[in-house]
Amino acid sequence: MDMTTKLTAAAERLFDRHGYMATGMDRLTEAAGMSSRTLYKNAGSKAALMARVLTERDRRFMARVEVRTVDALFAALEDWVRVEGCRGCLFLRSRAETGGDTPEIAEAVAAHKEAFHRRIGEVVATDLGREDPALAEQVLVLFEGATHAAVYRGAQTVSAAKAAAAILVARARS
Amino acid sequence: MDMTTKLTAAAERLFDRHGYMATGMDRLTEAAGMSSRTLYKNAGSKAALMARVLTERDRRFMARVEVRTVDALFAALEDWVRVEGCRGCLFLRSRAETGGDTPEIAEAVAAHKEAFHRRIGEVVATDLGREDPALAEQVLVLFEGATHAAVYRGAQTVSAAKAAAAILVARARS
DNA sequence: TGCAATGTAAAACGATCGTTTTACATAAGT
DNA sequence: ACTTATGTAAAACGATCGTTTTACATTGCA
Repeated sequence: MDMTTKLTAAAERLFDRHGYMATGMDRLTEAAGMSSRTLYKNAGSKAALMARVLTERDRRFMARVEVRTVDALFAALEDWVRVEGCRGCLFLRSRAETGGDTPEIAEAVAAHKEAFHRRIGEVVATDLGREDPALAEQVLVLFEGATHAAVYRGAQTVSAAKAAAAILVARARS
Repeated sequence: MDMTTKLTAAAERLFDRHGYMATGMDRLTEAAGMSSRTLYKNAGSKAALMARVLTERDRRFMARVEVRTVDALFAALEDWVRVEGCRGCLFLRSRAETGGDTPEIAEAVAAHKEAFHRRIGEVVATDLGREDPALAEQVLVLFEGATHAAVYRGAQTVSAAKAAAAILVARARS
């Protein structure tokens, strides 16, 4: 495991658990097991590190939602929260924490959310056999809602969203 | 307008727009138009101020969702985002920013989310004529999802959630 | 008139922030 | 054997953090 991977993984963990602003660089160097000199040589800055964390997380997330049905989409979310926990969307949280004023972060978030939105549209279209932007928007809302409600309601929100989506898709099909 | 009200209002605005951690006390004193001495005499600490902001916001929010139907619930959310904007849920954001490690904040968030969950259950029960916890969970997910998806998709997510909820309620009724 | 109360302005507190630098060790490549 | 790369440990940078304090002004009530 090279230094880049180790650093990115440690940073994602700390930023996700304690927040971006609340995580100091000293804690980061300790968790990554490297000196601050090496850290900065590798990451450039704290904001750039966060941007890289988000890009890597986007890669991992988007790989998990490469599915053909809406049902599989929420099954993927069930897996995701089982593996990653329920702390809300790190992308939206990063943007909110920085007020959208850190360009590198804001861009990574925008890119992810655009890709996510496009993917939902594709999944709905594949599942339904035709495009349905209105249904796609509802599925997106359910997905986002399950993610955030899970913070205080637990993983049951994902099955609730899955069931709701199934009803909406069935209705759109007939 | 007394000092307490002015301070709480200014704090809510800054915390909401720029984040809790990113907002310094100097910016707060300037926005509230008072010296730091008066501010601390009034608020005690930054965390206590945030807790007060959340309590006040809970009061304002809960007053807006004193409704009898699921449809009116999402109409209330439409009003809310028109007035307050789309920056996600300040309660979840505060908790995430502090990693849940600030008791005063964590408690205010927990209290709000519990009250919110109970209210959704009441609205669904009133609208449906009977309790339906599963439907209530779905409505909660749609509400939370509309709130957070609106950050990058705009207020249209609220009408999408409203339409989806109407379908789910109609189905539960028959 | 004089005493509290309540406010401001501003300096100071120690701590911590993100970042850079200095000084030194190790290991690989020619 | 000498250079280059890559790392550590630790001090230092100036800035900013949340908070307290000092010194002084204003106001309302006895």
